[in-house]
Amino acid sequence: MYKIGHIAKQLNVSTDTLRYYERQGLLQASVRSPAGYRLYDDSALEQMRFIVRAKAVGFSLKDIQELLTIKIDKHNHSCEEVKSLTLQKLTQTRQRIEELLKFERSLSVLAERCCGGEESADDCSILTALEDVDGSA
Amino acid sequence: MYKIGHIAKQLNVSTDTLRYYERQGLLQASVRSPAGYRLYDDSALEQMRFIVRAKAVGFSLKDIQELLTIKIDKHNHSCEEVKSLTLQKLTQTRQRIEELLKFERSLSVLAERCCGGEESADDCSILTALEDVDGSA
DNA sequence: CTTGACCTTGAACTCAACTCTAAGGTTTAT
DNA sequence: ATAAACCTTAGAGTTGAGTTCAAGGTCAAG
Ligand SMILES: [Zn+2]
Ligand SMILES: [Zn+2]
Ligand SMILES: [Zn+2]
Ligand SMILES: [Zn+2]
Repeated sequence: MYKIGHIAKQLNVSTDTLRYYERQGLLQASVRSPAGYRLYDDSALEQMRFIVRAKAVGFSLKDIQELLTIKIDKHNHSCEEVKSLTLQKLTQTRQRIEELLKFERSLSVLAERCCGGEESADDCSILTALEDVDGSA
Repeated sequence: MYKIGHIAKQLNVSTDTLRYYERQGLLQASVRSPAGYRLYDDSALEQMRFIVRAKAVGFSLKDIQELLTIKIDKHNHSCEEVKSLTLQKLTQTRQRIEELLKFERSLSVLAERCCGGEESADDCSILTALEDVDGSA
């Protein structure tokens, strides 16, 4: 049985994060010590590892809640549900990437054209582009 | 002189957004009508266009505040300042894209391997990958 | 002279994922 | 026996960009 600080160090998260996840229903401590300390067993540690890995591939805590619900009772859930969550997250991620790539392209065009010199910004091409009706954005 | 709703429609934002930007110091109404209504002139409209364009290339409201400070007194600011803001935002954007691309790659590997069928998730490769110490994340 | 569309304010609420604070109890080592 | 290093709680604060609410004032048309 591990105390919260031990789990926190193992998984490189804060104790606050662990308590927060508990409030969010993601990970309950296995038992409490007589003094009220949270005590985690190996399966709790494994569950926390699952959470951390799911975060590392881009799932939100809300997604992870759903994944855990399935994982805890795999037999009554299907591959289809899991894949659907994954594809949904993939689509979201790709959309966000597309948006950011547009930003990236606009910003690099703006940056390329500006001389970046120490003289006054009176004729700065970046400001001009943002002012003009036909900006390159 | 235009009322807030007119500006909002022109620029496809809500009146709440305009009031919010005012609180944030981004755009003051030019004057108030006797009844207290915000009245905007063409230069205010132009300034709002600038803000909208800057948002459209990925600048945050905080960035835009700095850009406006420079734009309003170009003569006492340099190209270098503007370019620096732009490059900083570009770097941030690229970092975020890198992070999301990692998510994207992990998620597509996970999704590819899962059959997505209606049978039970007992052997779902996605769950297995997130459980195992050597997940493909 | 009333209806409906528009405008005002301040304050609270939203989302996500924590982080921090205060005030206190417990354990361990010296 | 006391200090350091843990742990507990409820609740508030953070960030960013708004949105929503309640309660009311104003303006043009019919
Ligand atoms: Zn220049
Ligand atoms: Zn420039
Ligand atoms: Zn399957
Ligand atoms: Zn599967």
